[in-house]
Amino acid sequence: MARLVDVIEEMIKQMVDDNNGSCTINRSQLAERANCVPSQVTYVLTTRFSSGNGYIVESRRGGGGQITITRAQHVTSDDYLHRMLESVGSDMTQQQAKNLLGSAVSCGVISPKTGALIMSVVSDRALSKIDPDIRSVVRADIMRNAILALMIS
Amino acid sequence: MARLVDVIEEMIKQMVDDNNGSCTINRSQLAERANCVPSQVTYVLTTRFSSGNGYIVESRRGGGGQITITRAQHVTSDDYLHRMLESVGSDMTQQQAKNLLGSAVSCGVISPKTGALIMSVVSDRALSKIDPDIRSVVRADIMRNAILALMIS
DNA sequence: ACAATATGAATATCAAAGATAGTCAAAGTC
DNA sequence: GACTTTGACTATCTTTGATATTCATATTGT
Repeated sequence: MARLVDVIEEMIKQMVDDNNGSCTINRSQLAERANCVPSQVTYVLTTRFSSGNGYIVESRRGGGGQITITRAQHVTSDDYLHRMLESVGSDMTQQQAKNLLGSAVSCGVISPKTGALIMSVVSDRALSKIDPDIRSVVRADIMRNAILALMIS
Repeated sequence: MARLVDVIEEMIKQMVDDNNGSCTINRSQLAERANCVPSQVTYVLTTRFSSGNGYIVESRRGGGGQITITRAQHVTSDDYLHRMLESVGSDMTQQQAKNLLGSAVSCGVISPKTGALIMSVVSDRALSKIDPDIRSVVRADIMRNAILALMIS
């Protein structure tokens, strides 16, 4: 008796594979196909398709709403980014971010401009309204998403 | 299942493109062509053709009333970024961010890569650990910082 | 003829209804 | 105890329609 999470995970991965690394779904429809409640799909997406797993998930609510799942490609030229991604732990201080980006810039993996851009969005200033207790955790989330975006585009 | 907003947005952009960056429409007629109520056109104009998106919309009521949509000539991209910055309110939804960045990309003010990068760091995914009550506010903070970084570098 | 008013023809506004997806906590399972 | 499943509630985006506002023009009163 396969678990629902596994069934749904497989369905999504199949669609991603069948469609050049990216697929767009309708949450309710997929839930119906899998015979479960819609929030179950959300659960699978957060536990199996997180940025830590190398996926980017985008969604949109409202009429015609949808969810798009994209797999980041790890080709050899992205090796540095890949290691960079893995080096992002569960949390990250502003200084750690600065070091990480500084290295990437000096290696020529990302441009100084891109480095400055990412630094600005993970700065304490940009994140000032976030509870300090979780700020470093959020910073790590943002950083992982940024690296993934660099890998994909 | 195409969304009405997307259909109308496309129709207007087509007309603007076909007519040297500016077009004049009759709201009721366009609504009829798109098979929707007139206020739907107004909705599209406010959500997709705001000044932050690089458009100027002028209208006149009464007999012979009409709406003119003009794509702003961004004298410099610094200028465009400035307007962009001003259009970021105290809070911003994911969809609003997407519209804003999409416009900037199509205007050539930022590259698709940069657009994707910024989108990823302000996505609901990246910000999932932030209390939903303040998420949109933090998103606006990050977006402003990103735009500022673009203006500087 | 002139000013004031009425009429009709547009667009703007706003709130309600509809359509999705997200959140969270409780219950279930292994 | 950690992971999964469920469902009620929330948030966001779209669509619709009733009402308000504005503008051009026709009509009316003097």
